[in-house]
Amino acid sequence: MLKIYNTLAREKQTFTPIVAGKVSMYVCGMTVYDYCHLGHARVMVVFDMVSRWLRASGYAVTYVRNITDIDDKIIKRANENNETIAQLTQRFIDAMDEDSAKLGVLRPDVEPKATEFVSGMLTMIAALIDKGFAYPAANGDVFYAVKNFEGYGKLSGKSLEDLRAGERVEVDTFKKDPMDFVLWKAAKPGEPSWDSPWGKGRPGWHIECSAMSSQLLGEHFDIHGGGQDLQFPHHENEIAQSEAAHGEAAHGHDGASCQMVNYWMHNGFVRVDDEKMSKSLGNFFTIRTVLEKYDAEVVRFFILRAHYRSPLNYSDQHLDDAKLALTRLYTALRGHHVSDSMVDWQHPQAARFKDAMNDDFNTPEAMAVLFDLANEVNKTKSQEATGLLKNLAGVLGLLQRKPDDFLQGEASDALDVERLIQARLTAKKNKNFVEADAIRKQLADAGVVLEDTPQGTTWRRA
RNA sequence: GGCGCGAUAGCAAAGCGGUUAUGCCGCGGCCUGCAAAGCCGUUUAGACCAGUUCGACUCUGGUUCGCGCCUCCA
Repeated sequence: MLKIYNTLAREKQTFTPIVAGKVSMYVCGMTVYDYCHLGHARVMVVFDMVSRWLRASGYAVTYVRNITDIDDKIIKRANENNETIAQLTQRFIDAMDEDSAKLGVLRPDVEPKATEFVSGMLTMIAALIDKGFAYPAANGDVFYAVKNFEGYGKLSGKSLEDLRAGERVEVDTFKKDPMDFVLWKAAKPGEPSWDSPWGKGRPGWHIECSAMSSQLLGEHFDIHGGGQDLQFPHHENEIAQSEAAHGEAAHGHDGASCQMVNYWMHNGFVRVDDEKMSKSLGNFFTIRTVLEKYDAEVVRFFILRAHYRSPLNYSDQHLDDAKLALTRLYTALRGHHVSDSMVDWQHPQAARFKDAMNDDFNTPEAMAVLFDLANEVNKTKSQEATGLLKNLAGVLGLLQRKPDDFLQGEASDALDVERLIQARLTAKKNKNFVEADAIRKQLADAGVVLEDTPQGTTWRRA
């Protein structure tokens, strides 16, 4: 039985889908004005793993991950670059697709763009005004009246009083309450805009996700995910919007009668030197930068080797370590022909893997099972263990390449290596070990490690 | 200031009230012409102080330290 840590309840809860056998899941995706960094990689990989496990568990999953393609930063960046917003966003959507594909991330079922759902946002804002949860201000903006939603703060565990006490932002004079947030922004000259009952403008960030999730998954769905930093205010505001808009009562209700989401999942941050990796701190590494140096599967392995809620410290040393660990797994599979068969979940190791994954997606424990299986494969050459190793790893999106493709890489110089290996074998036959060792040294200097086995000599890159 | 999360061996990272986590590194051995890979064994743990318990890394309370959110952020 699957248990999920639900941020809303702050505890692990048994997962029960709204509709038996089906799971609806929405994850906040990227704002596309720049290349994705490792923090984005973690969200993509983590929720890819979640959707894979749900499917492996037999659920029919509808996975929606949105794309924010209209926002202040996008407008600003497009102006700086002298390109249109459409050009800019398409460029970075393409880059994101490239990066995520390399990381073994399967495409979500739906990837809605905010700009294609504006009419739904307008409908929702109108409903919120109608029900007394929002008000148009004199400057053309529309704000959400936070104090009218009694459940405000239930996800992030904050109270309005505490929030107001910690208020650091200059009070916007058009707001009735400093905590009110914008649903609709009046357009400034030269900005892209949509017509609305409140004048030309564009949607606020939070309303995008409320509108897209309800339109694609319904007013009540199973899982909503995202990075920990979205807990407040973004997800809190989504709840306030959706539950207020979809409930019938007006003033003072807490959303209990029209719950938006049953399980809220938040992944931990990627850090650098124990600090959050972020654009504002300037300490971020883009996915493509990292992939210049490290194999994408190593990066995926690195992400899944930690529990999704834990902080994950990025460093070259940790990536190097992940590479060695993954090398051990691929080395175990080398020389074996594994057919893609169904996993026998009765097998003790498979059962252990399943228990780990069902315990709030405990991938580190699941990985430990893979290493135990690798040990068994190395010891017994058991076909069963080998198949299990590959197929269980496949559930995590790992270990699906031919071992030599991983171990030897894109080998443009493979022929030279083979030639030198043959020369060394000849030398060995003639007991000319000085010559044999010289060849091995030559290859080692080129980053090629030789391994003599009873079946012959194999090689891999260091 | 308010709210929340965490502290495990050299590094990374899990489970568990009593029995080997796991990976990398180190050390010893087997294997090997020598290596590498692999196998076997092995050294390093549970921030600190109390309490509960026959027994605590695991539960409770406190202390210290670190991190995050409270502003755009994955």
